[in-house]
Amino acid sequence: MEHDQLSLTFAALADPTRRAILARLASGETSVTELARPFEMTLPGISKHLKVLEHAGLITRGREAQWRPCKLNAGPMKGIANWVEDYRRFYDASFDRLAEYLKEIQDQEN
Amino acid sequence: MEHDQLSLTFAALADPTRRAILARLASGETSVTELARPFEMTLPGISKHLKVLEHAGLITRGREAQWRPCKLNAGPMKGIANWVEDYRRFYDASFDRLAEYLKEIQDQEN
DNA sequence: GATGTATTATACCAATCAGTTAATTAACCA
DNA sequence: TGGTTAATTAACTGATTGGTATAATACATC
Repeated sequence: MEHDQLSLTFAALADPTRRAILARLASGETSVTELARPFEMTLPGISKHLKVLEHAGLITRGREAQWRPCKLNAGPMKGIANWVEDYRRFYDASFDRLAEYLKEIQDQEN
Repeated sequence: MEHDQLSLTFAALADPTRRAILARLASGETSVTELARPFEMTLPGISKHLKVLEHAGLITRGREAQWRPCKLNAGPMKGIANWVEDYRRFYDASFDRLAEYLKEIQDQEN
């Protein structure tokens, strides 16, 4: 896998377990064991996924007694959003009509 | 790598060479050799990247004499856009104000 | 048919990945 | 001190990745 931030983020998101973990964290930070509960996977397995997410900057980890609460950090997703936005005119059917509409408006103003 | 469409798409995009290929295809379909030109990589290497993109549904390939022109197919990117949109409130600082504004508008209309 | 050009297939390599089990660290509790 | 819980590290495995060199295929032209 490549090491630029965008590649790192895309790679981290290319796994349903990791995306599910992020979805869980969207409703608040929680412990590793708690995150592992829904999955049929050993704890070290989950721990590895968390390391990937952390390395991509998508989560941060604190420390509270013997727990290491994980917290969502969506910052890197902005890179994804920006990147994909550049292709919107190719995947969004209604984009052309919107562009037309905006052009109309602008023409009216001039 | 996993095999659901979203994972397939994320994985295909997690490589700068493949993203550069897509960027090139955004300005029109072209041949494999032409796509390979900017990269310090052998043709079979590029061919493999194209196979990944094709398998993810991000490009389609035609046939014209001895050329196999590649064409961007941004459809799967919509899945990415939709997915990341769910996290917008976490990465977009202005999102809250926008939501507020939209709510205001709606309240006025009722 | 022979030659040149565009592309893919095959076979191989080193590196990484996703998962496991077993051992270890760290903190709390009694 | 010893025991329990939380989490990571270490060591291993099989599968996949990203790249290469070389060979094969497909078509166009001479």
